[in-house]
Amino acid sequence: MFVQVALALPLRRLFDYRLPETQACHPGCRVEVTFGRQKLIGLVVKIVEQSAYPADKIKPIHQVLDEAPIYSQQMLKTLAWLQQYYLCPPGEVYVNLLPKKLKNGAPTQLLAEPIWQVVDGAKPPAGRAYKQQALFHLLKKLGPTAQSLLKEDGFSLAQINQLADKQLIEQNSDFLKNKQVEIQPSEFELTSEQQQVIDNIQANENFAVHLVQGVTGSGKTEVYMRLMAEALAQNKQVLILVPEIGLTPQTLQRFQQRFHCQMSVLHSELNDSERHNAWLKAWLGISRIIIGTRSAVMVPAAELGLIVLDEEHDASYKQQDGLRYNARDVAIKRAADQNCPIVLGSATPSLESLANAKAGKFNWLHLTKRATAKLPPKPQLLDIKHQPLQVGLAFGVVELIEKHLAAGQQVLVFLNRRGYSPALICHECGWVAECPRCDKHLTYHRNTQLVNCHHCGYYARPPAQCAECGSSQIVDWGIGTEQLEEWMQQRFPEANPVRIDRDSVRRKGELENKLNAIQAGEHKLLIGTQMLAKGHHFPQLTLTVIVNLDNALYSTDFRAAEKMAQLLVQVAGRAGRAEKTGQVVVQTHFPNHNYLNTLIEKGYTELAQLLLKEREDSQLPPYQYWCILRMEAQNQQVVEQVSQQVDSLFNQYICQHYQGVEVFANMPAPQEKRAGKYRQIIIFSAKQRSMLNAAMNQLTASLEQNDFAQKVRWLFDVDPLDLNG
DNA sequence: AGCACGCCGACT
DNA sequence: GTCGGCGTGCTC
Repeated sequence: MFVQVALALPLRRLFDYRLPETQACHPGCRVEVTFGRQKLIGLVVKIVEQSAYPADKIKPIHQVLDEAPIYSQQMLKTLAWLQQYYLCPPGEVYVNLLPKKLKNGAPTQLLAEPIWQVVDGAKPPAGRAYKQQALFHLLKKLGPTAQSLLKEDGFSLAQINQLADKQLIEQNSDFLKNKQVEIQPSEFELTSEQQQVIDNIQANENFAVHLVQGVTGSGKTEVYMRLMAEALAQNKQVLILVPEIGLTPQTLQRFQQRFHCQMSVLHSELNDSERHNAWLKAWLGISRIIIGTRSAVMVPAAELGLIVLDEEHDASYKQQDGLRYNARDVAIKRAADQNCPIVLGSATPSLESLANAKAGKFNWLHLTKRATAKLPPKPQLLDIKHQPLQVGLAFGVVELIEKHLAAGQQVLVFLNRRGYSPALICHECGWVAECPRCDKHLTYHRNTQLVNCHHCGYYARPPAQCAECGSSQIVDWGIGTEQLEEWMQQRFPEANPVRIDRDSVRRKGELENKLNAIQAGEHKLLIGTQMLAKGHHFPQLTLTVIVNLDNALYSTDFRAAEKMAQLLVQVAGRAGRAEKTGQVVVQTHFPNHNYLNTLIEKGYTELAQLLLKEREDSQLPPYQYWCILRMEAQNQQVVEQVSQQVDSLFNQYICQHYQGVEVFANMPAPQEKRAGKYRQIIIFSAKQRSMLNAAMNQLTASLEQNDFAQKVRWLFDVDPLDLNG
């Protein structure tokens, strides 16, 4: 008997080892094996009677690390699908999805972690220790809570320890064994619309994909919680997926107050021990609720009874390196394999999901009314053709900002370009300073006094002279958030402008601090990029200015219009969520553009129908499935030559066996030269997903055997969201 | 991915 | 004469 082991290597095959005589070994167990002259940890995928490998070269398993499999038969099936669908090496799914400690061979045991509870009869701490007071009250409300969760709630170890020193809180070591869920009653009454959606979803407890399209503020979270309560009451685990962890602290506290039970929170900012415990608690069935970003989708919670995936259109569900999976699609597959319902929520569903909903594959449900606030304001288009602009703003817009600030309200100015100015150009000859590794223009950042490439991270001192003509007349061109902020500081100092972008909130906790300060009204004027569009809501905000959306109207990226519409709806949803009405102003050179007018006059769904029609007419996704083969090498000629060879290999030997699969394009990657390497992509397309996948599996097998393919690094991007990466 | 082997340039 | 650069090749 032999075991086939997946190892964390970029090799698309399993490795055969001899079954140990003394130890039991099952599929799904981790094993330690000798590989060449190194020792590696892998996962047993299969046990077979015969091996195709020469018997004398097969080594024995060095050690079996798990008595019981880490992955159930069912999980192994889902993982096999994942590997085959995304055309990646087996180690990528079987080994690399495990938390690091397990990958390194740690036992499947929880690391000690304190569970805190309020001491019976203790009084809240006196004095100015506000955080400690907040922690005390929260803990009193929640009952016994794991330390890691309190940290997710925004409390530091110091605050916890100080309360413990004052003997106001104590550890409860028995709580880990407690898998009970205590469900608190909701403080909200459901609207009839919410009730209908819930009834509709609960009518079928088997696998089904429910697409809940609800306007911002329509109470999607309350719908999720009612569904969760039902699943938890039936002793099931619940998986909640969110795009970014910035959203969770508030949502998490709502969940904690509603559901008194163990929870796992999984995201990229955890350290190895935290991730290890969160993963194991889900695996052991201790955590009844698992909240996480993309990577949480494959956590093997055995008793999974419901998956909720919020903001389903969000691009961060797609991993852009290594195993390029889309957590939305994987979540649907998991729900299918687990035979449980999955709820996709969004105010602005992706065109992919809308196409599925229209085709009847998804159950399409709507929440059209806002539960509390007024409907989002209708954006106004402001024609800026021939208008003089100051830092990109029309005169009337600056006046409008002034008016809202004077009324003591908050204003958000949205600009999707960070840095001081997006380009440095030579005043004499028009030369543009470019990144030496990417051929992309460099953005000037004034606070660091450096030019920075936003594609590869390259940075340097700004050029003193033009590289073409030697002139020292280098001028900056265009407006970034940094410059906008500087100008606003001058113009509206009393509004205490604050900038929120990737540069200004680089350090951990900085975003949260700034958001809190905004909530508290310390800043009246907010300047931000994409970051500010998501999730957060500002009750005092009454004016939102969108400086520029025009690039999206005439972009080479066929998804640009879709993304623009989603962004505009989200940004508009930020304004006037409480009692105040909001105003949204969009500056544009194309006030008559069909996309903008359809979106504003008829709404997102109408525009989506229009965009879907266009996609269908030009045979683009979602009406055509795409798979990109991406190749990379140090040498430009090599990649080009290899891509030609792959192209003809496919056209000569493969395509005739797979009907409708064709090469859609074979071209240099949009950023052909990036970080010093040359990249080429081949886009394969087909009407049928299964046909495309079969053809790509065949191509993979051929590439594995062909010498020419070894000259480049190659990998697949299945269902790509863009051509970059 | 590692880690070997292997074949050519600047150093004690 | 050796140390070390990274080009190829192999791993059950």
